[in-house]
Amino acid sequence: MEPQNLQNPSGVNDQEAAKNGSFLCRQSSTRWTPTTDQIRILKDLYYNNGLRSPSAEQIQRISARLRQYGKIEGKNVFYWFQNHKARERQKKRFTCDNIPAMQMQYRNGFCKNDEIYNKFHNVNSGGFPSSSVPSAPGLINVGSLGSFGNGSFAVEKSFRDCSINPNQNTCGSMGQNFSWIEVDHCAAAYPFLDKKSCYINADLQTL
Amino acid sequence: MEPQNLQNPSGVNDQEAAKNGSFLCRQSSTRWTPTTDQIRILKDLYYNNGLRSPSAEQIQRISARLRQYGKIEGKNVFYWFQNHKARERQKKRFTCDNIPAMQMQYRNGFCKNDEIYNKFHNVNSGGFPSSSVPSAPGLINVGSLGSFGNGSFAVEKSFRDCSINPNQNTCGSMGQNFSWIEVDHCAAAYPFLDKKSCYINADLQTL
DNA sequence: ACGATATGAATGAATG
DNA sequence: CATTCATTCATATCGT
Repeated sequence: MEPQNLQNPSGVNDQEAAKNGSFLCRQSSTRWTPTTDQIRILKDLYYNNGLRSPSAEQIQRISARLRQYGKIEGKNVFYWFQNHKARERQKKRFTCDNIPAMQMQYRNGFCKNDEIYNKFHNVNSGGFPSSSVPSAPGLINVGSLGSFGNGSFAVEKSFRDCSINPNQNTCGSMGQNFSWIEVDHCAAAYPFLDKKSCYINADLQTL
Repeated sequence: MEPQNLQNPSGVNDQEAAKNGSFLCRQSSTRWTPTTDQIRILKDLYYNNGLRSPSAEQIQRISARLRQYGKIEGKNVFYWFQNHKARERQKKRFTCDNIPAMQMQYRNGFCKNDEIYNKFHNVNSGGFPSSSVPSAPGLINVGSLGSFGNGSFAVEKSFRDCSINPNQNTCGSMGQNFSWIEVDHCAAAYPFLDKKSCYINADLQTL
């Protein structure tokens, strides 16, 4: 559950209470505090409609629509989608890819931290914070993902992260890095930190 | 092989006691409670190796490594570094806030009540983030507080410029207008969102 | 048992 | 798009 919910179980007008209640003259949290309804809708757009990077126009519409549930601006919607997507990917990066040795196991399938997977299983196996995925009903929404309007949506990215890009992850990123040559300052005590050593101790579990 | 075995070697508090007492095998308390060994290593990485913001890859390795001392996930490592750094910075802020001389060093972060955060306020109605103006050249990286390997606290970032560049709308994906052929709303689940997607059936009850 | 504090977790808002 | 920072929420831990 999101903090917001716990914060205000009644789930109505979260921010108003928070702000007005205490200090009036405090500029305090300029920060947008989404209401539960807003969150619900945003997640629905994200998960059930595959919306990832809404266009400016879409953002306008969304924020306009969400405004009936509480104060909100376009930038809030914009950031929400950006953050949500970024964190979903980050979650994967911490678990699935990046380590060549690990990537192998996911070559032919999607990793179980995939959004789609999570959506229906609501699991978070050793990964990053699973933003509480809205309990999705049993139905698969894949159909709708593909048929979404302008087709510019980034639904296709769902599985991308689990695929491997060897040259990118292995040493591409460190091409001009000195790690290969010099001894990294962290490497001595913590060889597992060093990229190079990953080829040696490839197995994370048995390190 | 069994990573978990050493969970609580020294019988130190940790989470066992808490759990066992009430429910048997309660799936631990949701919240990661680092073992002393894990803490020790994390701190060593932090203080003795100057690691502050481990990359995704490093996080994977670290967590894999620490797993032999107890249950741990990538996100735990991630958050640990985030929090540790943030709180160190925060503490420093409080400590030095009064000392004028010191303030020179940490220019950003003090007096954050300023309006530098309100750069969006005079943007157009929709309120999209206009990409900020790049930084004023900043400043010095005053003597690092520590002699840590990687150069320490890169002293915050450069000034966040408060100036705004209204006509600029280069926020990443928003840079270009996706002026799709304007069809028009056909009231789908989110008519306000899309102009033409009619074939989406959303399971959102409330809209 | 309670209140304070330390710290894990989450997320809005940026930045480059 | 990856990363970082600030702030806030939630809970574990500890002293009284």
